[in-house]
Amino acid sequence: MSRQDGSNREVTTTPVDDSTATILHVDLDAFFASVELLDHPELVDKPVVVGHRSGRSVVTAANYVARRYGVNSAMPMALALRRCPDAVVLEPHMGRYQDFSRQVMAIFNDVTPLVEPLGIDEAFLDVAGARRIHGSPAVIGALIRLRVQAETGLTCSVGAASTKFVAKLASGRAKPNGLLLIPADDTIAFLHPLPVGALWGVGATTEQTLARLGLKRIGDIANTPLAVLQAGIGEAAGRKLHDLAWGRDPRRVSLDREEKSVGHEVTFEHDVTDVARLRSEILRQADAVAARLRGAGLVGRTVVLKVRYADFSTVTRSRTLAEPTNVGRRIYEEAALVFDALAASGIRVRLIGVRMEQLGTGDGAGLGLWDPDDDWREAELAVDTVTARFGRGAVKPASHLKPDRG
DNA sequence: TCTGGGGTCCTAGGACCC
DNA sequence: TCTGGGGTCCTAGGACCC
Repeated sequence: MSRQDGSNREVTTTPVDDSTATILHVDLDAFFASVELLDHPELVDKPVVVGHRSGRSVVTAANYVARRYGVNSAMPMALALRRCPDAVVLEPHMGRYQDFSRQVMAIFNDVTPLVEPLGIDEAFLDVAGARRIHGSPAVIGALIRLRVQAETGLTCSVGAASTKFVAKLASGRAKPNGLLLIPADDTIAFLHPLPVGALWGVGATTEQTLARLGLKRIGDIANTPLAVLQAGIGEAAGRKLHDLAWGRDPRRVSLDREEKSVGHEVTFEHDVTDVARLRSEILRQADAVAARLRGAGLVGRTVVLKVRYADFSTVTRSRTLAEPTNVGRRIYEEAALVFDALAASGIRVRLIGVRMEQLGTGDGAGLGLWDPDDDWREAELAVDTVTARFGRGAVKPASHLKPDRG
């Protein structure tokens, strides 16, 4: 193993055979917080968290100073501020993060066309074919780290291994601002001492289940009969963890995966009991989901309504249509139908969401799947919303929105 | 402490068909 | 009369990830 720490000093001096570690996982360090610090350099030594200060928000990102206080992403903001009262809370700027993300992904694509983004701030790279041009995986990893830092001011961590999940594990161990390479021959020695929670797919619940089975480290999982594992945590999960514990992960780096669902949801600042208000939120979300489907050239066949009650219990209700759709009204009708059934006896709602599943490509026009007037209607709706907010003069005629599909 | 919003994948039961 | 097994679709819930 070879580790390169933040000061770019090689920790091991013996040459490492990195020819087998052709999958890189690159992960930006404390991404949102780091971008904010570029804009607020005076805060670099202070604890900084990104998120909304308001009631029910959670921490979206925390810099490493804040993490020393036990603050982490996904933690309720209220708790974070209790642990670290002096933390500076910065509102997120998603557009700015997208810009940086595009820049960084462009650097990856310069190195190899085989880039699989995993969300906004990380990606897998298959560099097997890039070695002739750019050098060994370790060299490529170092090159990427230098370029990202030079061109964006952000630091990232790189894991290199022969499989995706070991590469991801390695980048996590390299953080922050490091590089860790695991040659194929060292995979088992690297994996087995790690806690089971390090495995991809093992969260708090599975970790507890495994602990009850006496399994604390990845090596314990490897040495447990597959059938025992499957009886404990399920057939698929057992199979998967057993494979991972032996370093088996056949997944290739794939360019683009097709979307399986599109949805929106919102948590209200205060629980809502007003059914009319909830219905209008469902309408807004149905329209937004429909617009995204049309933008992607997709239709969906299953409408899912999600409701989280004041006590945090959550239910979903779904309906599968005879014909797929990307029409906001249609989605709303189905969602409202199941909502009315839930709301019949009065409810206190914390969160409401609308999602479309069973997506397909929408060559729907001639089949009655897509009403060409629908874009119009929703464009007008959007204009109404804007005019309501800003007054008539604020809006240009909507003719440029006229759909040209069909 | 009190839990966001975007998703993916798995399980399990029931309906229905062969 | 009671009883099969496999496959697919639908629905609901939950774990998990970033």
